[in-house]
Amino acid sequence: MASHGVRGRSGGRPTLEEVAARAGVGRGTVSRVINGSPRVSDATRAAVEAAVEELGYVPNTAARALAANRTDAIALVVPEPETRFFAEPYFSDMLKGVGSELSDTEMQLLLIFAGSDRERERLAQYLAAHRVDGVLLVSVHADDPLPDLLTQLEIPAVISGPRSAAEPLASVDSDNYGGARSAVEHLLSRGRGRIAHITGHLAVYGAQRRVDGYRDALREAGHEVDEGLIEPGDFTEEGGRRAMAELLRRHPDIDAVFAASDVTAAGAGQVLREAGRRIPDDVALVGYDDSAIARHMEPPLTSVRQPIEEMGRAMIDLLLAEIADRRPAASRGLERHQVVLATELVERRSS
Amino acid sequence: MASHGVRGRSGGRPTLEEVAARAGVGRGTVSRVINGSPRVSDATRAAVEAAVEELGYVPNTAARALAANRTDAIALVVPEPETRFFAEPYFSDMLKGVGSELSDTEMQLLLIFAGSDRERERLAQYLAAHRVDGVLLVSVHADDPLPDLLTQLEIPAVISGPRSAAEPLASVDSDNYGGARSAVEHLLSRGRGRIAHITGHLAVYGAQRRVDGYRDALREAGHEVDEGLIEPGDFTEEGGRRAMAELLRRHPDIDAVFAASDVTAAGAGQVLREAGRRIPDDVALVGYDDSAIARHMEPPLTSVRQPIEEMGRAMIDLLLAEIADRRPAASRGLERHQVVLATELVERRSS
DNA sequence: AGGTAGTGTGGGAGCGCTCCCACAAGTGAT
DNA sequence: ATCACTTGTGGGAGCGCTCCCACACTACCT
Repeated sequence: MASHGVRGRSGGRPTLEEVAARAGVGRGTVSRVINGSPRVSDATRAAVEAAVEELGYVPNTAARALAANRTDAIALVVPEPETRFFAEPYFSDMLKGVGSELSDTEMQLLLIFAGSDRERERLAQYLAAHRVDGVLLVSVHADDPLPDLLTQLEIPAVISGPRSAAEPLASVDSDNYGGARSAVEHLLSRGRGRIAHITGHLAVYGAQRRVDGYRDALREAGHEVDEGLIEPGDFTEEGGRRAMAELLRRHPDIDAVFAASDVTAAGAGQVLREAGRRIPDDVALVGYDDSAIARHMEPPLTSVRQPIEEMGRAMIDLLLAEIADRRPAASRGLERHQVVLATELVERRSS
Repeated sequence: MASHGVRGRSGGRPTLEEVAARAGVGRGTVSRVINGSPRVSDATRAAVEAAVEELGYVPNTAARALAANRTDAIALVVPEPETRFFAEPYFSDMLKGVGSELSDTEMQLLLIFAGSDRERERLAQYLAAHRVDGVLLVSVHADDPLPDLLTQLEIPAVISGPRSAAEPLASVDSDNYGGARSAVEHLLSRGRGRIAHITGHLAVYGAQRRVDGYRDALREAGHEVDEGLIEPGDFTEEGGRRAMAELLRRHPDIDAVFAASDVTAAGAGQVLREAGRRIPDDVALVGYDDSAIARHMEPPLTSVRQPIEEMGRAMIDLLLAEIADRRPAASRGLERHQVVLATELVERRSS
């Protein structure tokens, strides 16, 4: 750890000015060195770097932010009431990706909860005051006004899970469509013919895409799609129970269930067991997310894994690029700012 | 959301100066109102507040930080390689508590990962530069130099899970001792006599306390403590498997296992099943944490629940108090800065 | 020789606040 | 009426940076 970290307790941290004095140069020159400007001679640069090292100089972020009108901070906005999202590995894995990608930069990560109305009001103020250089949005509902606010304020933002096919914001997503297809194709290959689908909350675009994938996989295998086999859920365990009960009532002959999340699958599994159906003998079960629950269910649950950590990394990459683009009034290159990452089916004993 | 949030796009956000002009007062007066100083007449205060409202004024944090030499930010330091900690609900629940308690204040929450050496070096610089007003430390190992660094830099800090009984830092913890006792007493009351304990990582003080609770519960019930029934684990699933296998080899007659974490219990459960032992008929199983896994295991796992969200809240309370204490060179009241919260045994079918 | 670029450098101005000193006005004791 | 406080207020100084203009110096053309 920094051996010079505690030096200079007598009178606070060293300033740019002191570094300049020590190196025998002007304030501007030190600033240039610190910020990596090329217009500094090698000799001068070396002298300044030596002085920085000797004094253990660390720039004062507040001063920099004030003078340069940027914050070097990005916010991760968490719509907290979504406890589902929050408690699942989803969140921590994404955080891991975000953190690892961020550790190469000087950016700091702010965690902002936008659950209650009061918190949202505060967030709006926050953003209006331009207290962050960029925003990471996760798990946003289709009708959330937040993304539009960001666009309006011209704050760079990246959203995980686009709200629609026409998402105007930069976005990172996993291949929900392909993931669902792989799940259904897997069940078909196991000889299942009556495959039901318990959907996620359909206000979430990804949930819709999973339904699309389910339908297309069946169709392309030459099956007719029975819309009655598609039962709406909401990603929760309780939703899974409810949907499963309904499916069993209407279609006692189903031999497989593809659920839009692992907890939903867990809820469905309970109902199946209570109805005397064995998994996978009578009914095969496939979930989505490959969470810890999937590994610990009995039998362990086949599930679609999303590369969440990678998604976190991709979000940061996109966001940093947007921020950099905007810095010197760059050519607002409206390139493809949509990243979609592949999923992977993890086969376990439930199917 | 703030209707005035977007106003004044012509020329950036309003400043203190502009508010002052609008309210017909001086800069100092506005500052006083903003910061809630009592030395302002009611009439003036009202006028200023009106001006603030009309202009949609939001203070510039950077300027404030620079002038007042504080940051209004606290850091939550996450020792990231501890994936266990990170992925468990522990983390997100704590975050929830932290967030909810913080939403009443102007403080912002920084998430800092201190996994790799490079990240730790950066963190040290961060702290040395006093870029946060306080630090929340979670899941710190006994030999981590971080807490001492914080003490040395005189940065207010609160640690969750004290490193020892003599933890110098303010700390919040759940009652590991009592939690373990309640688990063992529960097993005893169910008529179990050969109760094994798979410990957590013993470098963690809380894991030691759980062992203490295990021992005392047995003793006070009149049982002799067989040290051979205590098998070291490390909170992981793999550790649980290893420990359980070892226990079965040495003591085939055990009829109950208390594991120091739910995932450890899950690992132990697998080994028990493979060995042909039925849960709970042959061997009762109790875990710790009451995580999602506990609910979804088959059979569902009896587990000790910690009030994690509350712990997060308590940490913030302590930290804010420490920061406030330090602000006007207050009387460094070395009161009891140790909070211990009660646990609760959640009974399920595994015992 | 004089011009015209380029390079590197110093330092003034200013970012938006807080802190604090100065001072006006009011209040009550002498 | 005088003095001593108290209360409320205005505004200068300064926090530590970045930005940018000015200037010295060099190099290469006419």
